[in-house]
Amino acid sequence: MGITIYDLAREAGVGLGTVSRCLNNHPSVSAKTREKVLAVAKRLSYQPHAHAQRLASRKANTVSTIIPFFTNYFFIEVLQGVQDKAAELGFDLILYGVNNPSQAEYYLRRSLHGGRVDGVMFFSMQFPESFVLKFQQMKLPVVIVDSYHEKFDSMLVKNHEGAMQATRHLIGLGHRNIGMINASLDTRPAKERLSGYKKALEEAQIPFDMERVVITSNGKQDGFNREAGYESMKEIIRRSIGHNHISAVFIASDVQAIGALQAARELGVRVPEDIAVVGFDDIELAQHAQLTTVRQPMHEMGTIALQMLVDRTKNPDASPKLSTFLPELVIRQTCGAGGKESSSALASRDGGIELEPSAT
Amino acid sequence: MGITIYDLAREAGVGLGTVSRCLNNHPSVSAKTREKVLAVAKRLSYQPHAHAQRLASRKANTVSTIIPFFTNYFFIEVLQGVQDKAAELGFDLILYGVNNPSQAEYYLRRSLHGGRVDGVMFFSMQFPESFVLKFQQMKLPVVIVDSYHEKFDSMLVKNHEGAMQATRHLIGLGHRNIGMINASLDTRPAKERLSGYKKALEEAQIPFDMERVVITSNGKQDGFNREAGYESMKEIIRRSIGHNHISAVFIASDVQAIGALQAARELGVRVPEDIAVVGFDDIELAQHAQLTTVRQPMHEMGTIALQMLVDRTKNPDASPKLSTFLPELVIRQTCGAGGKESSSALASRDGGIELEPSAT
DNA sequence: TTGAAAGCGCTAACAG
DNA sequence: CTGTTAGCGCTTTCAA
Repeated sequence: MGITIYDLAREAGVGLGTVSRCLNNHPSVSAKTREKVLAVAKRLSYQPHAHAQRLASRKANTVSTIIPFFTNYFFIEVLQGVQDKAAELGFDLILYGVNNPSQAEYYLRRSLHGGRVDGVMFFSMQFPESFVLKFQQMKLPVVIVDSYHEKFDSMLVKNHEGAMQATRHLIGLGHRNIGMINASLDTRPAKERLSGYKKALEEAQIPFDMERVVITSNGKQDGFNREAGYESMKEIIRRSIGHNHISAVFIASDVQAIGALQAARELGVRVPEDIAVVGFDDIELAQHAQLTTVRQPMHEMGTIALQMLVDRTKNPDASPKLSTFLPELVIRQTCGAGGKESSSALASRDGGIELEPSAT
Repeated sequence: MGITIYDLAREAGVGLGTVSRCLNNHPSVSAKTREKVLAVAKRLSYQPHAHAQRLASRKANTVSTIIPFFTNYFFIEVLQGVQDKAAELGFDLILYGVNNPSQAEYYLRRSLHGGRVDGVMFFSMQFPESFVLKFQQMKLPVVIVDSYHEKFDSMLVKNHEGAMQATRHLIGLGHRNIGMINASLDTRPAKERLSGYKKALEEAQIPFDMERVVITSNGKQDGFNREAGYESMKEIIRRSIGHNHISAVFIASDVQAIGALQAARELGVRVPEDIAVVGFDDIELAQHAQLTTVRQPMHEMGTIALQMLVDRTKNPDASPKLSTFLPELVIRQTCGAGGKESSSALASRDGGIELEPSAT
């Protein structure tokens, strides 16, 4: 079909190996030869055959991303970061969207296929135990984003701290009856955000009341979605009407908060006057909804995750790294503290904290 | 590194070719041999080396998608469809997100690389003329989604018709002063949606007034985004306050409509009482915002696009096909016609209309 | 510095 | 039905 290095070699009057060396700018070729070969390559508009390269070099230059697909805008923004970095480094990105756990395993297996990819990025799901040995044996790098496994590089956001900040902020604004809308406690973020919420209440000596936290996990979903937020807010408002008045809610994710805002609007409950709201994530929409929230540096998480993966390929035997991010409160209007628009919205990466949870 | 078919052959006591045949369930192997080989393969948990396969078979089993990255939820939903179909067919999806036109060309070039992919899916952008010959020469299939090029398979939504439906609906509701919020007229959808809007007015003998259409294209963006919708709505309301009262707007996309709704809310303008709103796309959010809109069958478009691409690989010399979709009005609340929730939301694919715009 | 040759792991054509 | 033999296009020793 296309032009091969044989053609180039013949045309340039040099050997096969020389052509290869020129193309990969290997040091040991004379400038003259290199130029000549490169000129020919350009003239014939040569394109290397990726699979042949990959077969011969045993490098795929490809990373697969296994993601609970598009459920949540959070992933899209992280993915954007991954994609940008991948482009910069010349990597290809294979997108595996999963709708249920068995699919995740299928894609894991697929990624394991010899030489298909240089590594796997696994998002927000519990990494299946049945695969850890396999990946270790194959020495195939794995980076787990927004979840954790001691045997692999992981990247986490300090949900507990973020939730504390959010709740403290509400407390600082004078609220004492603070509810929480959460997602399924089977997920790590939900668990941690709940604990941060509790902790902040405790600090302020406000008794924790399970009656004030509502979790709607509709069907097989984990609850991090708009509908769940919508329903939960209705429930919060219902409960609030009784004896148990609630003047503020901390909501475990922005998508849920968007739903919650909708519910409030429909019920004629004003935000922040009747009820103050703080979300979590800072997805693009949050800005527009003037949602006070806790910002996760999603784009940056994506770029760093890819970098971690690449680093790992170069250093397969180092012990697993844990990279953590400290989220940051972004104050907008729904909390009632009402900066027109905060610009100190940049979250910072945790400085030197690179734990090594276990030796490989 | 891993297990190869050599190992399987040795272990099973058969020849190389036989192993290959078993693995690819080629007809001519005895059931007995096949079983034996497959058993060994399973026992050694053999995984084929994708790149070797691809090199030898000259098939990549991979499709690249070149997308104006995540700017618009529309793409995500289409991509979801592509991804689902790809999974079904065992294809890998390479995701190339582009932020500017030169990047698109880079990825096009990259996709052209021998054997890397079986085809490319090019989204919503003008396919660069400088590449059409190259792709034709390489006989590398291209499917253009939400845009059009006579030399390649394309997939289009009938924007004109959709816009007519939207506008007619508003007219049917008694509105005569109907504005439009549009995006940059450099884009095909914007142009077509404008023409549909005009046409519907014309039908109803309402004079078209350019004063009633506002386009905000912020910077290099094409205007299909929330901010633009937000600004445009403010402008509409401003203009409406004068002599030129506007009681309804047709908005060229749902993301813009979301922004517009926001603007109305902030200015205390009630929707639909003070101003009725109809969008276009039916992204997931639309449902939640109770936005009356024109539904594009995004998921289905994705699956069909991938199918077209695969079909094309099997039939490279057929003339380019054009596949069109007829969008459908989904009536919710923002138009003031107020079904609680319409369930006739399914858009239908255009029946037999498969034009052949040019012979190859 | 360069050329030649040996694979990378697999498919597919060709004999048997 | 099955084994053998050539490649696929490239990288990478190993000599020269």
